[in-house]
Amino acid sequence: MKPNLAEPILLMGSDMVWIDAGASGPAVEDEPLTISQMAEKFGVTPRTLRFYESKGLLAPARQGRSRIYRRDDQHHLALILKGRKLGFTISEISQMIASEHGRASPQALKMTREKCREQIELLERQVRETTEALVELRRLHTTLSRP
Amino acid sequence: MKPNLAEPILLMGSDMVWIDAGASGPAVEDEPLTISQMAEKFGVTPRTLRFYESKGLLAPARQGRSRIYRRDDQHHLALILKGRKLGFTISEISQMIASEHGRASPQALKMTREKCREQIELLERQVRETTEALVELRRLHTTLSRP
DNA sequence: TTGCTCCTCACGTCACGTGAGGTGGC
DNA sequence: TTGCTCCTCACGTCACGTGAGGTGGC
Repeated sequence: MKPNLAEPILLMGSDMVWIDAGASGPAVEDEPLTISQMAEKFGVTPRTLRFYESKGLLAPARQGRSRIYRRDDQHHLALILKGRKLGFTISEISQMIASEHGRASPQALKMTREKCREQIELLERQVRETTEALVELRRLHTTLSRP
Repeated sequence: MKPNLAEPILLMGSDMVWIDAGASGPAVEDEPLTISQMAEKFGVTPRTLRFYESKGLLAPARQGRSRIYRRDDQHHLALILKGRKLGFTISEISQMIASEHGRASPQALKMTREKCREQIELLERQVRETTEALVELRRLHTTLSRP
């Protein structure tokens, strides 16, 4: 069920990048899940699921007042968590999902290649700065290591 | 005016690490500075200086109602910003400065070697995760690069 | 009736950003 | 009087954490 990359590239002029959830997350099941089951399965808290819903990123059905998460919701959450791992904000993920409105249920995060490049530069800067900090901390730790 | 490392090591059993501000920041001057001068000099906003003061990290004198930042305040801010660059939180920096209470004005951030090691592990994890994200983003960007 | 899971407010956290409205000295 | 810089609230942002108080079904 991976997105068909060939066709959209032709349609969109190859200026878009699709990110699917890959096999990084847990296997999606047909069994509908309660909020606590869903949370445990994906390694988040129930609060996180309610928060994503309040931001319009999830829209699980209800059984009475309780939320129930089906296949599509699970795919959807996998996509959101993928976006978070790649360092995008909630509102960026929201836009990347929204630009997939051509489909019934989004199967990928869609972004411009320009946006992708910007994100790469952002993360590269983070790695540089954190690595510099590490160099200094390691130096402090080891040079003062022997009494 | 670097801290004397030899004596404290003997006193404290060598289980402490000192971090001085080094030469990373701007040169400290004798001229007292206004808040906007101080902010510009260190590349932060006036709001940041007021925030640090509200957290007890800075305590500039007043000229009327206006804050004035002297030598010690400048050294102090350099230390705080050093701590931030190394990825410590405000409250951690606050503790590291507080444990320097033996001195009139703190000239270094003091921490246990254990704490230093924990910080190294934290930053190492960050670098690992961000690097993984970068690998994926670069792959997406380049494989979809040719129309 | 007791537990369990679910729910909805709603305030707290972190490190500031961002006006709103007011004061002092050239 | 106008500008400029300073000030103090105090709410906003980001991605949730953390109770508080209440409901439904075994």
